Amino acid sequence: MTQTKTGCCPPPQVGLDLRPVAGAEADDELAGYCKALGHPARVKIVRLLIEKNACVCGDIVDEMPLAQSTVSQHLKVLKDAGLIRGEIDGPRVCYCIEPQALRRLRALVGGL
Amino acid sequence: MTQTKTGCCPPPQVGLDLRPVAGAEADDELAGYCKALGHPARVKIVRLLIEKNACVCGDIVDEMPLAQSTVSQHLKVLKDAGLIRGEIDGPRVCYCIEPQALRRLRALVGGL
DNA sequence: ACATCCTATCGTAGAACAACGATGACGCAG
DNA sequence: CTGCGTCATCGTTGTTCTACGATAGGATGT
Repeated sequence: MTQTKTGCCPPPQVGLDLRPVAGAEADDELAGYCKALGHPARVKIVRLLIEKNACVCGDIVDEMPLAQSTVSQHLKVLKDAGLIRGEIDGPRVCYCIEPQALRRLRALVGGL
Repeated sequence: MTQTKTGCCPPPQVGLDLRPVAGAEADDELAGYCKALGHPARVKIVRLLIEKNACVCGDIVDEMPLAQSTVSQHLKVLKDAGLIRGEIDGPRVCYCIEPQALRRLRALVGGL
């Protein structure tokens, strides 16, 4: 328990997703998620956000052997893919996982 | 039942995979699989191979709106990633899913 | 041996990616 | 208002991806 600085990450929000896990649309969806996760740095970022439950952008940069601008780009890729969310919290930005997207991804992979 | 031309795809082979689903190595592994699946055409190919259980390379080309050489490249990407296998069957090539890789992928995604 | 079919590979051109440093935008403390 | 810390964006460079046509390789059938 590392004092999880809650402050942005959303409520559980368990809304069942009834969309199909196969078909052309699902293919694009799965490919989109996979493309976003198709880089070790981004997988690591996702894991970091899951572990720490919440966010802290600057801390992510400290954990990665990459320049701040590069990390910021990876974060953008993940955000555009819908896998994470970023909320402005004063001078810094709080990133967190989008749980629905993660569930959806698991469903899509499970549907293979 | 489309007369699944069995001829290459391996036996079930259910060997439990005990490797960890987290850590730097797992990150690379997951990123590798995801990168391979990070294109709609390749997702579709994987699905085709699963549906038809087996293979038939030329038939894949017919199902895709892409040139033969392009499909062949996508197949190579999937094969290099370890997601599929190709066996020479007379004049043609028989592709099929690598079930262990698929299970491993599900485990890795589930481990997120 | 030869022609034929199926697939892989080569070569190429344009788009997208990955990484960085530099710069800009924004909120906050003084 | 000014300066500072935090993060995003810009501009650049080198690499990789995606797609195609053309060509080569290998097996089959005649």
